[in-house]
Amino acid sequence: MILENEFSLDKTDLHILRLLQENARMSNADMARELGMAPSGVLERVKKLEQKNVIQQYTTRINPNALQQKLLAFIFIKANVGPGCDSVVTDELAKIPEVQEVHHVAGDDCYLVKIRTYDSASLMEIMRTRFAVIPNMMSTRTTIVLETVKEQQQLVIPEK
Amino acid sequence: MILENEFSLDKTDLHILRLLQENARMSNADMARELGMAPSGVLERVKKLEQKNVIQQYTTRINPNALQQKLLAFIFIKANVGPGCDSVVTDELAKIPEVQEVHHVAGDDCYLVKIRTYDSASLMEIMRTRFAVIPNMMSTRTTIVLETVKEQQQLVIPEK
DNA sequence: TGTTTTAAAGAATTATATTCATTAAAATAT
DNA sequence: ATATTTTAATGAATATAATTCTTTAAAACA
Repeated sequence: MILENEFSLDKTDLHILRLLQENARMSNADMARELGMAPSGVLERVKKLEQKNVIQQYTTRINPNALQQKLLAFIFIKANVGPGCDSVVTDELAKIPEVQEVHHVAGDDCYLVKIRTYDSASLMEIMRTRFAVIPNMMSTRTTIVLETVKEQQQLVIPEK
Repeated sequence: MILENEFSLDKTDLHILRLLQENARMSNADMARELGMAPSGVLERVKKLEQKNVIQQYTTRINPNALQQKLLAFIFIKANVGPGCDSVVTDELAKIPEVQEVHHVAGDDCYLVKIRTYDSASLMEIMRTRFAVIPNMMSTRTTIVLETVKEQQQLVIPEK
């Protein structure tokens, strides 16, 4: 049984993804020109990529400084939960809007959270009001980012 | 001297940012309807937000699984560099396409890198060929992500 | 070798982007 | 206080683009 995966993307799909990842506001007509095909054909593929959840969201990267959000931190969290019942902790963490990422990681530190706030005071506020109330949380270790050199979610998309 | 910051965003700007962050492909006409103003006026504001670098990029979130990119890792890196001359390390790290984030962090571990690859073999390959050749790198500590519960870059945008 | 699925083209219609002229209000200078 | 400049918006006109539908052709499948 040959099963690449359930998505089965061809060369044209990958080309479309590359274009949209670089500029989500590129018009369908411009894509069609770039790909050398009719706009209707491109549109159909894009719709299909959305349906298949290959395309998850069209979003805009906004400069955090423009919104005075100067603090970025990573927090490692230990929690004493039985196997399979850790969803309470992660779900509560994921609900916090300032929390951008929640990962379950290998090793002693069970969870890794990425969080962005205005300053250290607002971080502490969130930790007091939102983190502290989550049951079974043992300890946290916070790493403050001093300077960000690169920050993007773009994937490396192969040619074929 | 009262200086909120160099961006000076009003209520309407924030509303536009909220719409575009949620859906970068929303048409100008739809935004105009939502905001209750003429499309030309909206367009002018969006252009200005792009110019001021408040809007940094319109991008598409693509499902990493659709591209078989199953491995996500965070790598802490120690490097012995004099103050101010660490740009070589960070720049070399940032050049690697699979590296999504490079941060300079407080504490012993100087740098934090987020990297996404197909599997652990391809991660090792990159570490051998790209990391090992960077001068002054002392040590690395790699944290493997087992499961991602939340992953987005969206900012919390205030009403006013 | 039929049959179904998939991908695309092209034409027609509808919707949207863009440009430009104009107005009004707010901010600034005299 | 009043003239001047800047800013933000409207509305009309034109150029582009999105969308829908029909048709065709090539793959994939049974």
